[in-house]
Amino acid sequence: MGVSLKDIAAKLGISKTTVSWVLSGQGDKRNISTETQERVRACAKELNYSLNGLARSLNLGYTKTIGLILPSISDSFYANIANRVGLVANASGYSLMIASSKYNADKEEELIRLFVEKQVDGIILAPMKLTQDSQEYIQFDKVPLVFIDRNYEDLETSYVIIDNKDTSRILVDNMIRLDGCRRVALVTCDPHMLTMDGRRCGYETALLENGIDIDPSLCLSVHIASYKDELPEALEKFLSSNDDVDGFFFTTHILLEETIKFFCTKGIDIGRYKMASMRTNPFLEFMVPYLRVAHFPENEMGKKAVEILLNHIESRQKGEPWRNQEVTLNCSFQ
Amino acid sequence: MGVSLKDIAAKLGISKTTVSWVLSGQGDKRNISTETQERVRACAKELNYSLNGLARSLNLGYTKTIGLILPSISDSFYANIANRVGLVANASGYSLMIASSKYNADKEEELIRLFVEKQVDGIILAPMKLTQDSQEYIQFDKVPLVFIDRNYEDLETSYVIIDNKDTSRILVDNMIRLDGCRRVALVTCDPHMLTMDGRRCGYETALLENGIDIDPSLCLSVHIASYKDELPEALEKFLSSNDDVDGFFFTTHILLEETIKFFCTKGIDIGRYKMASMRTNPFLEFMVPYLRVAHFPENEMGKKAVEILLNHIESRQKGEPWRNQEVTLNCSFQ
DNA sequence: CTGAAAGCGCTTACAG
DNA sequence: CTGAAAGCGCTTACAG
Repeated sequence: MGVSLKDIAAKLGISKTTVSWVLSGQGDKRNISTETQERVRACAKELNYSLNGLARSLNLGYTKTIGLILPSISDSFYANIANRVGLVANASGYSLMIASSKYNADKEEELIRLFVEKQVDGIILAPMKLTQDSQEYIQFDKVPLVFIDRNYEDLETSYVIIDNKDTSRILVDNMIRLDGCRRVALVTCDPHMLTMDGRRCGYETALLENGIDIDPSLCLSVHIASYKDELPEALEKFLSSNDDVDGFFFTTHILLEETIKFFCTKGIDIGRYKMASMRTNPFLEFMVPYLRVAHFPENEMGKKAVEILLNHIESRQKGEPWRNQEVTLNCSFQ
Repeated sequence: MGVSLKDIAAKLGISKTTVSWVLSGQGDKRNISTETQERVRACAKELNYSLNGLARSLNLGYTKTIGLILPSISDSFYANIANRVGLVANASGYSLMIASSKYNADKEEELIRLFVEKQVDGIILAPMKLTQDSQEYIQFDKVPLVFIDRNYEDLETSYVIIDNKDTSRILVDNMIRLDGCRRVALVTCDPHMLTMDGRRCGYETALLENGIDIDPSLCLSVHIASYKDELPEALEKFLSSNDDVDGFFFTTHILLEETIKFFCTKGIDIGRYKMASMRTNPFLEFMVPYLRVAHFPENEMGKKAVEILLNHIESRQKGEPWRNQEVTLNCSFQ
């Protein structure tokens, strides 16, 4: 239905070959007369010609497109990652296909398959699978892959992560040593997820290092899919049976936000507790009196993931060997 | 390099045609023997076959992919839109290509061209162009298009927007009539943008309807690209010369956020002013004493835009005529 | 200086 | 019941 090279060639009485060379900028290299080149370009413009990238990619074997699979796009952390990944990819001439796995491992697998079908040149993925079974996970050989935000020890892939355990250890350690906390509640979700497990682990390490026993009754865990409903109830119950709590450690910003909301709604003074959180809303810091935050390097994570992926893609296209890159970035404590 | 239909056909000693029919689920329809079908499927699995969507799309003339172009992906409003667009598209079997125009009209045009090259079946776009020159804008005939968040009167396209003027008029009217404001500051950015212009207009209408003169000195405008630097300075200057201000109307959530930050940093009591804002961070409502908010129906906007686009795409494929859909959704005042 | 031809990997109308 | 063949729109090695 559209205008193709053939139409231009026919109209000008020359071959498709010549037209293709001119339009792909190889006119001079192929010694095509300036006059012919001009005629081709004029005709392309006149017919409003637009290259069919499908045909081009089918021939060339690459699409200059990468895929990004995240649990969600609206969450501020992932939105920042997506934004940066898109910008960096674009700047290198790559387009971005994006999809949300909805925190669902099956959906994720389906999306990987779909992206492979669509012939993306590579995939960046915040993996949701719980198992580390590399055989089942993915056809590694089909497409270059970079994990972001999470990684599995047993899997041979490139990844860009932060050190969840050490970052949360530092936060909780500060609460204890600098803020004088002794009874710090752990507010977390989906503890089976690798990231959350690391953060719980850092919390416990900080306690133990400071000679404080781990008290399971200070742990409050909800489901990420329904935390808005669960958390207020859980907090209510928690507070009524733990009146000696002096601090809250949140393993993720959404739990901090929801808790602040709850406190405000209930008229509970938020200055009464020391708090620390993995990430935050940019200006909660200004409103919550005692809040320690670990800021995630989202921009750097996105950038690094794209860089690694493009390197992998390009060395693969050249037939060069590839070594996976394993990157752990630091959080800042402002 | 990959495994193709040909490889399966060769290995099984049958034709590509048969293989294609089986794998595309037309085996029974084509009366292919159950045994052959089984052999084909087994072989495909064994060779780890994956369909080449490029070839398929080239043949069929569609890609089952739509494009989304937004000024930014990290902004919470656009992130919510992107999230919903992706989910709804996915649920209908479409993939999503996304890109950020960086609030830049030239970049936007380049992206449209790129998406057309990549043969997306349709595009959803929050347009940045200032002119309404439809000829220059886009090749409307090349691809179905839906505008989101903004629209140009003169352009014949489908769009999904909110009523910026009336929504802001209601907010400011409430500030005056219910909160008793008489000196409401307008805090806005990039006033040449259609959305911002509508919101300014609503603000002025509310004032005039309540018999209040428009005072240009109460208007505070910054640039979206650099508001984080500009706004604090502008506010400082503004407050020092307008001590009778009793309310602030923010044309967008980012300005509200930045202002609250500024107030907190400066130790200014935020309870001193009445405020109203087009959108907000979800829990600022709990922390700011006098805040009226117009909540945007982001989910509905994203969903509606996809629905219209897919309808357009599908009626186009069937060769049916198409009428543009013009949708204006309502904000909620909670 | 320019072109005919093969090939990328599919789908499907047509033929037997 | 199955297959040979054309075609989607490009690119490029090969030929002249």
